[in-house]
Amino acid sequence: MPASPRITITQVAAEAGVSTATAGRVLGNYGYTSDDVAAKVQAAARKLGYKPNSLARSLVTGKSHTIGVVAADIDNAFYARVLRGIGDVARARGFGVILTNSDEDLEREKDAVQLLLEKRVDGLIVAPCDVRGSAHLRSLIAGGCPTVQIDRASYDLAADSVTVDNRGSAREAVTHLLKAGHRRIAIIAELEELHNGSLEEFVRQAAHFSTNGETLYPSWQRLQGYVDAHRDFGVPVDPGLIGRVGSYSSDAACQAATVLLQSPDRPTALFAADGTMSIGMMQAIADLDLQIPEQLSIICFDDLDWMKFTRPAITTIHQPVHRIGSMAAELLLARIAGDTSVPKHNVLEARLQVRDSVAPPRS
Amino acid sequence: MPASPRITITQVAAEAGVSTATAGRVLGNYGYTSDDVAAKVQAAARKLGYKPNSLARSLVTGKSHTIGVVAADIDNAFYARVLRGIGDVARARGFGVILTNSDEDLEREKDAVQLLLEKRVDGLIVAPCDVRGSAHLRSLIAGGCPTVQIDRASYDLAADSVTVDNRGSAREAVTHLLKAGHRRIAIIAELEELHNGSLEEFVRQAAHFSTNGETLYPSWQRLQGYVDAHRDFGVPVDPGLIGRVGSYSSDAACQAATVLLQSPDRPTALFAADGTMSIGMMQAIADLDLQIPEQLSIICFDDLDWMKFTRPAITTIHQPVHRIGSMAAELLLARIAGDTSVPKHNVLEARLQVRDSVAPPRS
DNA sequence: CTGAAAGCGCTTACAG
DNA sequence: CTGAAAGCGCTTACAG
Repeated sequence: MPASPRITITQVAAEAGVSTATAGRVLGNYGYTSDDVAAKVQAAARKLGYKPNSLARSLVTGKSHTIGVVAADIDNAFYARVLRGIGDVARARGFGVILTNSDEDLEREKDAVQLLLEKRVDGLIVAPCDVRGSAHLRSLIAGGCPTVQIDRASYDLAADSVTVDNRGSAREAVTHLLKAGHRRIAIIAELEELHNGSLEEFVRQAAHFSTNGETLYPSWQRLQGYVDAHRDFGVPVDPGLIGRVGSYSSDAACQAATVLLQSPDRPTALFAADGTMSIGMMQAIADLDLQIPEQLSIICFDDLDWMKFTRPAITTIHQPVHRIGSMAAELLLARIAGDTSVPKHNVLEARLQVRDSVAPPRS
Repeated sequence: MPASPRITITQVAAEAGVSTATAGRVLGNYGYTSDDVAAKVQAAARKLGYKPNSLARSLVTGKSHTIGVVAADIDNAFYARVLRGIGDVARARGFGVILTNSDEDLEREKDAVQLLLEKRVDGLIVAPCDVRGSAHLRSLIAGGCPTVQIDRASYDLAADSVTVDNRGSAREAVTHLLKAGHRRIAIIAELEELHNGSLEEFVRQAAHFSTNGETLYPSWQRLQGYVDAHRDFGVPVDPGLIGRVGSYSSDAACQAATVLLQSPDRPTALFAADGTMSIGMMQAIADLDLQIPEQLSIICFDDLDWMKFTRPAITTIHQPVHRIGSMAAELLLARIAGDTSVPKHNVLEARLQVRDSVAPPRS
């Protein structure tokens, strides 16, 4: 059985005995129509089972009522929640959401943007792979496509952004460990693609960088916060305590954590810079059968479901993830609606959620 | 600065000095063109920065190269992974994915389907709220829209489905507990909306139901497996051990688990019927400070990241979640491409992942 | 292989 | 308030 023939506005108009223009006005809810004509058209539409074709409408109006999202990886609690926030706002406003994944790959990101542009989305929410302002995003924005960056942002792109205060919250978390008396605190973080010289150099200069300037990748910002806290306490940073995983992989994080935890001068605390790093860290801790917090204190950036009932409950940094998505969508819809004010860079606060995984180091 | 004026095929044709039909043929990659004309057109397109408008193309071809997804809740590891599977296949085949959430609400599901239809998706992947074949899905399918059901399925809908062997894997898991010597095994499950009479009656008759017949909601199927295993071992089912949460909420699951675990004749094992129930269960166990597996053995349906490194590591049922999504997308694309064979109901195997959270009951 | 014409299903000025 | 006509940006027969 073939698809039932689609009913068009023309057929409804014929059935109702009016012109297509008039039928369009009542069905599309624009222009003026008298009540009785409207009723006739609606009756005809119902009778025939008319469904509007938004492709045709979009073609003429130039508005698709659709927003495009380029997530890094939807199979990740962070993006899943962001997308929830985006979806909630979009639904409330009658917008559709087209989803793509970049997998942190610039070519895929380009392809994704290209796909979304061809589908004529009204605007884009993107977690850019490259935070130094890739040319394709620049030309996208120059071309007038409303764009909101999430999670990370290139500040020299003329586009809004919604991010989290990575540096400040990491600083707070590490401060919490320092206050508890820890002096050998390891950090395990992605730290991929450094373009400002060596890691050692970065550490030496991190405290002097402006938050929104030299480095805009979350894991580097979190390392900045780690350095800031040490500086506040006059504790020198031991580069040997920086577990630079190099990729966004829990297995790689597990390896890096294992190396750190087996070193002769073992750290007494470990700070995992995001959810994926946390998973790797937890695996390493389980493999080595370390007791928390007796042998090791831990704090995780990114509050995952299980962290609150693991025993001991894990101290975390709680990001307003749903809000990232909903705010990005709201900003984008405002731009689509014609807001042309200067780009806004929204930095949301994250909250330290103190729980039992931190104790003073064993003397 | 307004959006840069969009370049159309007409302008490219003019620039190249050919007709729009010819320009369309090379740009749209259909029909025949000579190499030198193709080169001229491509040069003109590149020079002007031509981007195809897929809305116009879809309007005339009747194909949008887009699939619609109605997930229950993207902010849920299960759907996030399913969507990953869908997205991977879609990207490989050049399809876009429009995402909506139903939140298990029939009205939202209808709205979502409506939105997707207006955007003229070529097909739909849906986790139906109501498994008894809602009228709106029935008419959708009768209208010829290719549709694949996931996670649960109405078998009297003429649409493919991809689900998991819930009953069989639950039976295997509970058998594992029975073999370990447990005789008081509680189950905590959603079990919403029963239409076959009372819970007691269901339990009495569950073993006689065909797997794919009377009940098609995952949590009920998992309860069936629980009953099956008891029957296999000649162990009567105590309805007092069935924690019927009534909604898909971890807080509610926590409450139900707490009640079960505080009862005078406490179960020695607890089977959580999905990820959300597992989270509630774990919270209850933490609150009551029970030792696993000394005081309680547990098995979770749904393998979440953390279950493997929690100590003790938790025995789980591992569902091929990504595969659910990719298979659903492949099936759908085949239908879109014209496969008109009878609907297929694919039931994927889930695998018991034995880990340390099960031990014999304390005597 | 190429072009002139028609048309996909709507909306938008423009008359009336 | 309503209708005839044109047009959104493409693709599709149909001639040549």
